[in-house]
Amino acid sequence: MATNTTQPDKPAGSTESFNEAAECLRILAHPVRLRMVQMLLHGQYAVGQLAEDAGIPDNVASEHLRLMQRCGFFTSERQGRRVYYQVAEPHLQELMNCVESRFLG
Amino acid sequence: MATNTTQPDKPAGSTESFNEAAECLRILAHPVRLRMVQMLLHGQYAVGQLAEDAGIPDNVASEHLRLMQRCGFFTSERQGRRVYYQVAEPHLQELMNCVESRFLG
DNA sequence: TTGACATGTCGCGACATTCCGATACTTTAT
DNA sequence: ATAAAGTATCGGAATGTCGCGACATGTCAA
Repeated sequence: MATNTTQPDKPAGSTESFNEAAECLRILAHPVRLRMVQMLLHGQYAVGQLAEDAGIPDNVASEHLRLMQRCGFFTSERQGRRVYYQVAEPHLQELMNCVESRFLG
Repeated sequence: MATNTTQPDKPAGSTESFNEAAECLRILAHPVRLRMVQMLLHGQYAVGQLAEDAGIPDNVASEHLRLMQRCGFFTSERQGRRVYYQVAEPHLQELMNCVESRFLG
């Protein structure tokens, strides 16, 4: 062989995997959604509570939450008039730790 | 006090911090850029090599790389005709570990 | 200098995201 | 039944992103 110089071994990973990962990160990549994830990793909150915390209208909060529910981040449970969301994707905690260690704390 | 029910302590974090974090994640949230980060965490590569690896034209690869350079992920160094990029943001390794443990391996 | 290689920049069209107002749906209280 | 609170959905406007072709810049070799 007479070609290679410095690069030893290209890391593995299918195109499909990178598409999925990027899609997931795109969902997370919004300040309001990041805050919602952080909140729900610390306790139970309903749509209106998260909306007030983020300073946005209820319907916008609802849209963000349902987006994250569709991609598997959250599940929801109705209690009376309120709908409480909770974290369903276990890796969100680890990811949020990375983000917090870089940008907060 | 007569208001609170279940939520103990809202997690901290300024609006500014969440904006920064989200901006950073948006940069990362692209399959080609994710692959480039992974590659550059494993070795030295130039624009054309990363373009070929990702199966995209050179100028598109250049655009992705410069975007990530502008936000502090990479630095670049010219060697002859080629420009080699390298990881500059130390937290990228940790973040990539999270992503890989969830979507690859 | 001329030409080829490698990278960077610009403008544009196609597409996605975000937010908003209006409206509908669900549950509770009167 | 009616009204109100809480949540969800829809259409549209503004904005942002992506990839491309065309072109400009920088580097080396002949």
